[in-house]
Amino acid sequence: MNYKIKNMEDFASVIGISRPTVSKYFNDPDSVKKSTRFKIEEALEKYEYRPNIYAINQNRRQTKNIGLVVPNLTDPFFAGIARTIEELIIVAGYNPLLLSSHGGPEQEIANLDSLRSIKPAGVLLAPLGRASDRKGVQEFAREVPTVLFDSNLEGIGEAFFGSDNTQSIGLIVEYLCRTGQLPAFFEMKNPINPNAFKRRKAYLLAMERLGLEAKLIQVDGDGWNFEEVGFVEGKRVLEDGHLRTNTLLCSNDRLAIGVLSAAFESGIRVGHADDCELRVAGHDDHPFSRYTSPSLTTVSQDYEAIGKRSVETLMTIIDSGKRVLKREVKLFEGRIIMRGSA
Amino acid sequence: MNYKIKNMEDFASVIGISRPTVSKYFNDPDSVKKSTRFKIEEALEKYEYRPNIYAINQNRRQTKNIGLVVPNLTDPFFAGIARTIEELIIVAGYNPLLLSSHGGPEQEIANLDSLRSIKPAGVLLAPLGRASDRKGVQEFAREVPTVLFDSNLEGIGEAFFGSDNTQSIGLIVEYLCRTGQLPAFFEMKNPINPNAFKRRKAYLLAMERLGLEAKLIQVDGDGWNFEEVGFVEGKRVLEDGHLRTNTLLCSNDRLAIGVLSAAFESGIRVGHADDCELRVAGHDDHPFSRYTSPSLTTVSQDYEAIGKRSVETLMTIIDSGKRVLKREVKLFEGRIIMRGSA
DNA sequence: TATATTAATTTACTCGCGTTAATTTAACGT
DNA sequence: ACGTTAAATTAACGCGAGTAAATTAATATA
Repeated sequence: MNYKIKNMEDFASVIGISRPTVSKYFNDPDSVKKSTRFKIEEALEKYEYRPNIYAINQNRRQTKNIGLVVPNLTDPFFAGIARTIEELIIVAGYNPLLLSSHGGPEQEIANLDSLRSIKPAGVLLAPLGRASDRKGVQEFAREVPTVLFDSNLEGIGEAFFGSDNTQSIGLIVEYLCRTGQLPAFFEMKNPINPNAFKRRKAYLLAMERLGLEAKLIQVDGDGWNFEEVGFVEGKRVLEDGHLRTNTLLCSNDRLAIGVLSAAFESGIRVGHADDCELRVAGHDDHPFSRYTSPSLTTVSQDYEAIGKRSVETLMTIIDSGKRVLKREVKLFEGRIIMRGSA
Repeated sequence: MNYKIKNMEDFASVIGISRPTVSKYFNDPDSVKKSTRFKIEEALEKYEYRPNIYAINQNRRQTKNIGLVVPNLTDPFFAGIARTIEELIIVAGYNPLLLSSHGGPEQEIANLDSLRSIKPAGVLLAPLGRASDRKGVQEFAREVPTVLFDSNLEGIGEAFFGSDNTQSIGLIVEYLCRTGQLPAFFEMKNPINPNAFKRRKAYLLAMERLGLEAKLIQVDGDGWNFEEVGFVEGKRVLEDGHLRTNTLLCSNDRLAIGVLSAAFESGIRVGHADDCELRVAGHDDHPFSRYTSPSLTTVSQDYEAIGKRSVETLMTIIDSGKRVLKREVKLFEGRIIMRGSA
């Protein structure tokens, strides 16, 4: 074992077989005779050799790379999803490449560009949504098999899997209406995060369906610092006295976390108990929503299912080598998470 | 522009210059005459061509890749640092490759392994710390220039930049002692996160220096779900009545967030006001610590400086082509962030 | 057992670019 | 106009594999 193995040639020769056979082995261990497979694996333990990744992909029709792009890794919600999907990609025998768009469309396109040069077999993209550079994404999706998740860009990509905001918001609206005063919808006037508009519409629809009066509280603020917006604007809203209800449904948990913080500082007791003056609910079941004070009532998205289905679909497309005939769209239902805040 | 450009050869020929010149351009735009540089860049806009990334790296001495490994991307604290450092790497003209060890030493080694095959020019590693597979990391660091940050592995890598836990914990201990009852140190018995032991020692040292009696509250629990541990064990500690002080200094903000949540549920008022029964402080200035109820008093690490210094050092090593003579270690001071909880 | 099939392996060529040495061409200063 | 230097070109090789086509070995069929 004093012999230093530099490449597949060397490796093959110490075993006593030809390089292409070794190459075949690495692309599919079952494609070689059992006896040679055994010999290779034996040598593999003895000599520790790994094919050069650049050389591998140089002349290959398809790489084993899968791009995974999320809007913002700094958001624990997306960090969690990314982690789940990463795992699924690995299990499927592919190599995930995780990129974050940091909340901006330029970065999103830059990510796709850098994925392009990596020639991925496919891409799982959670787009920014409304903020996305639609044309840019579309162009990319035409070049490489792309499955969207979390947020839909109508007509782009091979499929979309996400949450049924109408159902999930409907669920919590119904719950709030049934158990107390009518919920006002707390959101940013110009939200840049995915699904925000969908949720607004879902809220309006739900209230209409129940024959109740909707009320939107649309606050200023931009960027992704939702907690800050929830805090600053929440405080303003809570203190100016114009609020005609004691129930706030926030567009997402991060806003709700800010609102809870504002309520606390203003000395307003939050919860569904009799001695409370305010109810606050969110959406997403953010990792921290369990630990707010009080803990946040929210609705969780079925990210196990969304991730699983997205990966499966992409794999099918990759394996078949064909694009999909009909773009599939499936929305998964949310589940209400009853906690202390509402 | 009907002509489809496949490779550098094609691209060079449509401009009317030779391929090696184009190659030179891509490796350093200033290494070619101004006029030809202009011609190339003109064509670049017109024809959109990008060198094949695999071919580029195939036969190059050094890639432009920099590995960036953090313990756990799901932890917003590390997500934030990663984002900062990523940016610095890009500005330096390199290509960051972000990987998360998901809290486990096997994954950490797997990450280094996968970086190896990418042949990075250098690596910035925030190791798991005590949990790390020391030998594995050391072996890697001998092969590729590696700078450690956040958590030190004695003697491994070209340099280490992190926070001065002794100073930062000392700061908050002194503050707490000066403004109220003596702080007990709330931590996990067997913490797996980096720096936990350093902080325990720092606490003991600080109390000793002040001539005061230290008290460690070491709770059960494992894994990275610190909020949960803080919540469950915090509740137990708060309710069993053995606590002889009203002040808890938590080993990190995530534990503190859990404790705050427990205190709220137990109806214990937290803060430094007269009507409060408990003070809680943390460490790290976690992104959410501003929005807890009450907002969390903590100490922030200087991650701008740590990131900047780490990247600079790595770049110097890469540019010089030599390893460092003497392993540099520099600890940056923390800053106390006074908020509502203590 | 000879022959037809099929599976496994090898031969030979390809991929796109880095790199180097030897020339050729262009730019610059006197 | 000439020598000098800088820049670009030509030509060739190398990198570490993938892959199609050809050959050889194994297996099945008659």
